[in-house]
Amino acid sequence: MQTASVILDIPTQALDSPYAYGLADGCAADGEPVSVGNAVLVPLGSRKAVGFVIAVDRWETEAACPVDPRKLKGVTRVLAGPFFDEEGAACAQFLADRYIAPLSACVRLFTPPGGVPHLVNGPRGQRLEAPAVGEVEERWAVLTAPAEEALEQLSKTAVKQRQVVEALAAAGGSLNMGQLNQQVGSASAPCKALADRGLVAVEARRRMRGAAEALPEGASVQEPLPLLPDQQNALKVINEARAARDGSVVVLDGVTGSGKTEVYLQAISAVLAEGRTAIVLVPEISLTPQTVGRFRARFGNRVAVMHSRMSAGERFDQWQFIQSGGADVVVGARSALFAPLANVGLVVIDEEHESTYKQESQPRYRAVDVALWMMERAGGTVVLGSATPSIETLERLGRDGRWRRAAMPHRTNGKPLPPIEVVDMAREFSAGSRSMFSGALTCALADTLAAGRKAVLLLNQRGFAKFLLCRDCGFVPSCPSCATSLTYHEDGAKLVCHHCGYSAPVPPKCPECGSPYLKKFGAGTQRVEADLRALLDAMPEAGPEVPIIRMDADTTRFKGAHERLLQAFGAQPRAVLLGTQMIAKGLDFDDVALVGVINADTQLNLPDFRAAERTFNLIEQVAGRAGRGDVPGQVLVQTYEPSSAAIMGAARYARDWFVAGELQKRRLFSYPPYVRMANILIWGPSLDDVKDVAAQLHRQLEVLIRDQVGDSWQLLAPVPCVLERLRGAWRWHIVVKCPQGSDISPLLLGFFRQRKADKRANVAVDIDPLDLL
DNA sequence: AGCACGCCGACT
DNA sequence: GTCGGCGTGCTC
Repeated sequence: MQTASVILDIPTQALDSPYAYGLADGCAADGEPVSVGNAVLVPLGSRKAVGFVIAVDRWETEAACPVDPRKLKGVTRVLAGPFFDEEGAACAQFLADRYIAPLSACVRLFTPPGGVPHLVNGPRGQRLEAPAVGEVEERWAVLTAPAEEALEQLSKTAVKQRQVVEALAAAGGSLNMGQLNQQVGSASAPCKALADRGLVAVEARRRMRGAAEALPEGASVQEPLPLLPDQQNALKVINEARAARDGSVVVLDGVTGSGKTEVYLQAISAVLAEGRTAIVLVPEISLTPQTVGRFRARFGNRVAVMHSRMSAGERFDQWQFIQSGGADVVVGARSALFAPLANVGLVVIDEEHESTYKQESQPRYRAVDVALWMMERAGGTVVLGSATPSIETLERLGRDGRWRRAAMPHRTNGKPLPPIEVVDMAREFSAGSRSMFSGALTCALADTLAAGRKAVLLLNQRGFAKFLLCRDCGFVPSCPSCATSLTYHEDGAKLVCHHCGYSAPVPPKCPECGSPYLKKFGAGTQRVEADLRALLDAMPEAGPEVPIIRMDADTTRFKGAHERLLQAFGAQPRAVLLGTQMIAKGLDFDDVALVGVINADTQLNLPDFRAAERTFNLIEQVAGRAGRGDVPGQVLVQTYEPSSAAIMGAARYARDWFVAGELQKRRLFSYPPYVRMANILIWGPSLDDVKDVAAQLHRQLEVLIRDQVGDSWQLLAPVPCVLERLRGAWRWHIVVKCPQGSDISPLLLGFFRQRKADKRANVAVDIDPLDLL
């Protein structure tokens, strides 16, 4: 006998395990063969449900079947697919187990964008509804006879028909009706007349949405560029790792402008030459037409693109294009890992340290870890590229023999990195300045604009949590046991550590220097833009005609806005680009002479163990925007903490020094990479209920950890999240830490799989969280 | 999730 | 006597 193991497409904890359904001769009741990856319709109690097949099993005897055969029902029919194979099913299971996520959510990563058939409750019971997104067609006119022959047959007066034939001939024999209409005006009547004569055929063809960015048919493919010694070495290291065929990892540690992309391209060429395929992950923000264009220029139209800013239709078409075997290379955001690309032998993750590679909804996976799992099983290779590899990556390089490093410390243009100057804002303040632009930055701006060049100003906005800062000495109250800064709470004027729960009243004056100027911190881009406008208008070197281009979440919300703003900036001889994090990368203008970081501290003072690392990375990245061309660059970093390791290290490009110190801190306070963490989030509409559920969970986990693993694991007390109120819900969390070599998932998985949901509050587990906000 | 089954109050 | 309230438990 045969059964199909089906994951129901119903997002409920109670239904989140495979259900077995009988098969007759490997087929559903409709006679269609059932295989792994198919979407199927199955009976469920008194109703029907849609599910995905994750396994097809054959049992020698009825007794061997783990489900009572009398309870087995059959698969009703096959709806669509298959969307994935056994390897995809194994990956979904891996994601569910490692990230303690619903299997149904993990399986859905592999289904086509736009969805699968689903059931809706109609007037006469459940009705099957097709996905909202599907294929689209367009009409094409095709010349069926040689153009000269056709023209001979047409009368002199048939002007429009002659035009149509000429246009089609010029286009190589066929055109879609849209283009034809554009070239000759309304073409439908002449086309019909030509069709009646048998000279032209009008046919429906599949239309690929978003195909405008593709290379024109037959366009020549760009040859590989000659490699510099650093690049040659990096390629050699990658090829050695590939030869091992064991999931080896290469960390491409290259400064901005060192030519990492060309190394990726040539590594991919080598993989393709072996008949395998490649996936390239790029941070969402740098997935621009230019980025994709570099891959298309080299590999032609066998490059597929997948990211969230594409329309559902475009994504659907790209997905199908990949599944049909049309693509060898997929460039995309983290979810591109699950594209239906066969025989993947290389995964490149560019800017590996970026936070976009962690999914912030279930399943909360880390793309880097998933890629490692995939390539280890496939005998492929993972390349992690970054100018600032993550601390975890650097630590792993030091202890895992399968991880190799390829350093690329030189820019391809031979230009040195621009010097970084630190401006002490506390000193500015005590000297009487109340502006957010220091004297040094104001002067540098004036000089830059007077010289007819561009400036980039970074406003570090990721500081939404309020904290206290002494404007005289830069002191920020921090937790005695967690080394993260304390968060300011309006109600009761308290300072709270959101990691361990430590709480203290707001001090009336700075505990460090006694100054009364202890201020709450947090500012928006619009305010800064207004202040900057006033500053520029008052400058004799600048004035009102120097444009300020603001780039933040607001101004880039619309499709294409990002590119338009950058173009506007590029077109000006002198201009100021003011923006948030998003301007730190992918910005490549030769004539940017000045980069200013307005507030390097906001992020540094988030109650977050990665705060220093993120600040360091941001400064290094944005500094790389200056002095790319012949114009020498200058970088100014405004800070209240000039002596913090992140700022000092970044200013001197002293990464090894910064990382060594940071690792020491991480070890001392038990943070990754020296521990594995799980963040258990509890949220709901009632504070009392949330607290109650959290306390109950904590008690149960305490017993579990004591009995199962002993005191090598740490369980922290339930505390409010830094963002305690979010979208109407109260949020608390519990942090669990286990030693580096242990796996944190199995124990928690067992616990949460058997725990039944509590109506009072929701619970979710975040394994290897990026932050604890 | 969604639907049976089931055990108590107010109605034709 | 029965209609219907929603609390509990199950779905291969």
